[in-house]
Amino acid sequence: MFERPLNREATVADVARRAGVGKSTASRALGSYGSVSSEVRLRVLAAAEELDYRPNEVARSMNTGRSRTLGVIVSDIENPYFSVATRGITDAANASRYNVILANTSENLEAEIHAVRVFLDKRVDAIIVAPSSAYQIEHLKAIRTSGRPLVLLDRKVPGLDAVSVEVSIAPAAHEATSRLVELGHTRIAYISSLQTDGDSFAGFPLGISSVEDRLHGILDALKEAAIRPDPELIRFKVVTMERTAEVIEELLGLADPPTAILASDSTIARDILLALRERDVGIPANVSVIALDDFPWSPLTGPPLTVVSPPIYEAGFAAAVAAIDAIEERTAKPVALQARVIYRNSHGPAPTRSVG
Amino acid sequence: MFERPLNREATVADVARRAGVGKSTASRALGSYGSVSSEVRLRVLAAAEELDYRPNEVARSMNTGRSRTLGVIVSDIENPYFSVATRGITDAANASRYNVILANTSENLEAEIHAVRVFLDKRVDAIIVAPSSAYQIEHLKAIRTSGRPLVLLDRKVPGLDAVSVEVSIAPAAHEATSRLVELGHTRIAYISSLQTDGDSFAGFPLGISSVEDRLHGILDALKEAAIRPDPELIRFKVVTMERTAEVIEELLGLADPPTAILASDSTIARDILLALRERDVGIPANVSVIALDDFPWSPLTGPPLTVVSPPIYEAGFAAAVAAIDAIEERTAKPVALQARVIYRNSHGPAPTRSVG
DNA sequence: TTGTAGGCGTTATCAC
DNA sequence: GTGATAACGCCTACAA
Repeated sequence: MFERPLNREATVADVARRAGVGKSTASRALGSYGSVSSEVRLRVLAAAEELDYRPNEVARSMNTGRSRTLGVIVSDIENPYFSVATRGITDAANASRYNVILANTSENLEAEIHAVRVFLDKRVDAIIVAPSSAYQIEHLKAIRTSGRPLVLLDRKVPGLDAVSVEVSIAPAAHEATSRLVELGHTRIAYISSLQTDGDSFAGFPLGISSVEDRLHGILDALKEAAIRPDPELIRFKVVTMERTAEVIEELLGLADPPTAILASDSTIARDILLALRERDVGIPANVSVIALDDFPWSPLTGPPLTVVSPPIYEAGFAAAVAAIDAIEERTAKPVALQARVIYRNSHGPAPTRSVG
Repeated sequence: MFERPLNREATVADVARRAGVGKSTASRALGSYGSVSSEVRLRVLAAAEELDYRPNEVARSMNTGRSRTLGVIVSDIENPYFSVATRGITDAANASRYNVILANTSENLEAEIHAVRVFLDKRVDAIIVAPSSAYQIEHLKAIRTSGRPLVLLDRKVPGLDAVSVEVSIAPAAHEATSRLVELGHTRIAYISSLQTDGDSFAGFPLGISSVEDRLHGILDALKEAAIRPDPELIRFKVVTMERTAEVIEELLGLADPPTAILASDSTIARDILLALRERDVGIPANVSVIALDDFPWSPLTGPPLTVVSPPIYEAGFAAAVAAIDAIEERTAKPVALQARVIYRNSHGPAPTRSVG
């Protein structure tokens, strides 16, 4: 059924022969560089048309060393955060006639290292990655030593020669937290899927900028309200639905349980909502929920979710623009992206406590 | 900042020189084919290690004619349907050491044609596409004449030499419709984003299998219940949020408005829910809603959405497996995929009519 | 088992 | 303005 027919594709040599010119002349006419007499150009173009000539991009890449391809490494394209960012990346890439090659890592460092190696072997022109670790970065350094631009999506890694496209979440996270405090909440939990590694500060991890950013926003708001943050309420490495359910169970079982929960991303938010619903915990009657991430269905959850909405599409777009600018040796101007709070109905006044 | 260093990557020739052997011997040792004495193999491998040699996949592609790359063309990676399918594709591709290159078309035929051309120029080994039209298929035929396998995701196109990975929706659509009928619904609307073109049957388009499939399930169920389908309640080409709102407005304004609405996919479902909520139409009190598609947030909408859930990840996975089997000239066994109904709370008894 | 000599299709160099 | 000719890095006869 799928036997490969032997009719070879036409090459420059074929076109040249048919047009009665030399190979290099044909190549010049087709590639529109160097100088060709307009008469010859027309003849070559006509021959190409007749033979249905299409340049072999692989051969072209081999010779130029460029592939017009961007390698994109995300943890999971199913996650709306990354699918939206990827759409931004492909749209920007497309506009500059670049292509996008995709790899999922499932937040697995080994997979990320592998993806980098494969992309480098395939001679992508640049790599855009949302790195899973801020500490194991030899493979990322290898990208730079190979001479290719590296763009970090959403996370900044210190000591790495790379462009970072960051969305500032802190101000919006601060605003959302302050709003909760205004509504009487003093026990505010934060649940994150982040795989922490490396140093920590007052029990909280440090190093991956987007986390610091979210946390700083939250902690600053608490500090301003003279609320001492309780390490018990800050949970990292919550990666599965089961783990989320456990954490919710633990939090609700606390002597002084949280009255509000902040979710680091949309997947965590979903699992939290699921766990709360299973336990018939009223939202926002018993506990307020705010997601520090947005997704297409957030207006339609029950109840409609209050979110901190980061401009992810724009971040992806900017990342690809930065990558392409670097490839083509233009100096890019960094864009400043800010998340904003969208108030809906999943947050409300803190419930009055049964025990004073 | 991004100056390209001049330290060339090591090539087979470099490795050969360092190991003190010929180019082809080194090549054999590295590629583990042909015969090499184990002593020489070790020497070559050591040299490669020392030089940090990595094969140039572009050069390899150039003379094998294969790129170990799958081209994937979807309308929008932001759509959970396609992001989940793409995850399935990349997972299957990865397992066989293939890569995935991605293009979005926004349901635009021109963009699809362009993507096919670019992928062919880049010498992908196969193309997986959810085609936007069942009639304009010259570009798809070009894939086959180029000698590359073509796999159609979710849609079957008659007269095209391609493998189709289909999910049978009809039985589940039939079941869901019958359930609505049991609950007293006789006015059941179907809203689809599909860009119809070509022939139609009794006012309904034909040719794109997945649509036929959904429609047949619905129409058969109505027929069994002796309910005459009303063309007024079947709407195609509903592609924007604004258009969805208009259609909802029109439907609700009908003399005999629908008491249940079937949404063809999750995006339409979202827009329908949004439009109904804006008009304060109670779900399912005033109108039942069922989506003929699933997505991660369906259990958490307000109210939790009753859906026809197709195994999309599996469909994507199967599509990539089929593509790779065809590339490697294995005969693939087609997989039968079935959607199933997940009953939740967005459907209920038909409201009693004010006017008999 | 090993090495030499092409060839893949393009772009780049340099005489003419 | 044009056309041989040589790269790019790999694989693969074929010969030794």
